[in-house]
Amino acid sequence: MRLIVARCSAQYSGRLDTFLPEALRLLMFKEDGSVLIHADAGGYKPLNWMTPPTVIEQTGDLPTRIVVRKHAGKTEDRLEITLAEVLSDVSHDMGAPDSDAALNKDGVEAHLQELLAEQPHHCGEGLRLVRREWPTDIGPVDLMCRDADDEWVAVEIKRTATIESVEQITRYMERLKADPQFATCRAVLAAQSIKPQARVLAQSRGIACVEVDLAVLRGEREPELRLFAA
Amino acid sequence: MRLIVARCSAQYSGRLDTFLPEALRLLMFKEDGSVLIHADAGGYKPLNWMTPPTVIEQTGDLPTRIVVRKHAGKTEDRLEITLAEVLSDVSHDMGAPDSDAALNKDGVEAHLQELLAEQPHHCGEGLRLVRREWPTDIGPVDLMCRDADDEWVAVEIKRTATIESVEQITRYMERLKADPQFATCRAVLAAQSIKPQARVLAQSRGIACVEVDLAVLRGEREPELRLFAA
DNA sequence: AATTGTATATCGTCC
DNA sequence: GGACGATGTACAATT
Repeated sequence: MRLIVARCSAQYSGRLDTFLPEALRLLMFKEDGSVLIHADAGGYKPLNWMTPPTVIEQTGDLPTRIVVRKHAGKTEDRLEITLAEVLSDVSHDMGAPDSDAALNKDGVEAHLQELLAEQPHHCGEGLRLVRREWPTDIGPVDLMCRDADDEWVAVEIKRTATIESVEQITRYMERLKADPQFATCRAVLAAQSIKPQARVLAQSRGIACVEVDLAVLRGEREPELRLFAA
Repeated sequence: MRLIVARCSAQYSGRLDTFLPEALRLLMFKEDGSVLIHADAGGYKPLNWMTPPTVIEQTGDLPTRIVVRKHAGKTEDRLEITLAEVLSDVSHDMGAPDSDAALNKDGVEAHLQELLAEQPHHCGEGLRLVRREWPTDIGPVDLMCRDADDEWVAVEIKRTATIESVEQITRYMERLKADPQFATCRAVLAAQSIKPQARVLAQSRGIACVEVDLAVLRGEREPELRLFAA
């Protein structure tokens, strides 16, 4: 990794065109060809960047101009950095790419779907799973189940359910009900948390809402204890 | 800005929980409280991060543990970094935050809307613009036009049109048609590119789809200096 | 503070 | 390789 602190300006052309006026910034060149220009504020996002694969050219002994190129489909993405003053320029050998260990996430939507597929009764009393990722031509329904009366139940799973989640399951229902066999199919929206407006909209469309608790699904916590939690 | 290259591990808990095993990484502490952990590969995105405002605590003379806290609504976001070996630890004074100049963009959706407002016939033969940002109580319609037969046409503009775009214009149409004068109003979805599923959904709802080309729109314009201007 | 809409979104996954 | 959905989306503008 090469880190340059420099007064610089930059021009990007690709999906759009940008111009970055001259100021003091951090330039980051990763081993895989990633290039990032960061200001000393503004959080997460670089001002400009290029994702790999890239080709990097440097003009001048002291770096005065750096051009980063990338083939993006038919067109070429291009980031041109002009350095007016270099305050620091250091490189660090950070080892082989595979020496880096991957980030381990817990609590994403996929986990929730796995757990609910194993315990569909949390989405509604007496539910049995028929299929995960039930295909429709506008995308898959997360869980397709049958209830105690053998009626179809479509379940949409979200970490956080919003109005958009209600729109999504509404679209699926629209699509499913084109087939007479699903004429009486019910809809369930299951999420760790459901926004108030989403709940209202779901209610008005006859879509059931279920809030589920990851810890309960995992059996790490008794459902009863939840009554006393916040 | 403080830059630390170190063998480190990290734990984040907040919207989800993550664990980052020990490896050599770059830690970036911006003046505004932003904290980023970058690997020497992987592009744009930090492995872990915290956006401002944050509170940063450091334990030990030589940094051995750094805890970044942030109040995110009711809960607290927390990033804990454990440093096993510090290879480099430098700070750079990059000047006042306002000394940084903002990025100037050209070619975003707003520009597309400007161009189509000037040349509405690209959204459909014989279209004349009546008003940009036609207000409804659920948000503005991008362009409101009339066609050769003096019928109303509502145009939604996107850089990339997705199913969500179809939902959006559908909501507007629903709202407009509550007023008898728009009973026969047609809908057009104009975008640089339209996703196949969006096209399917639009078709099934009687919404016309038009793909427009920014270069063509610009080519027909007078040679005017728009690049990088506001 | 909460909601909405855009993004050079980025990133995985599945077809 | 293209398309689609999730993301700690981030982020800005608006209510």
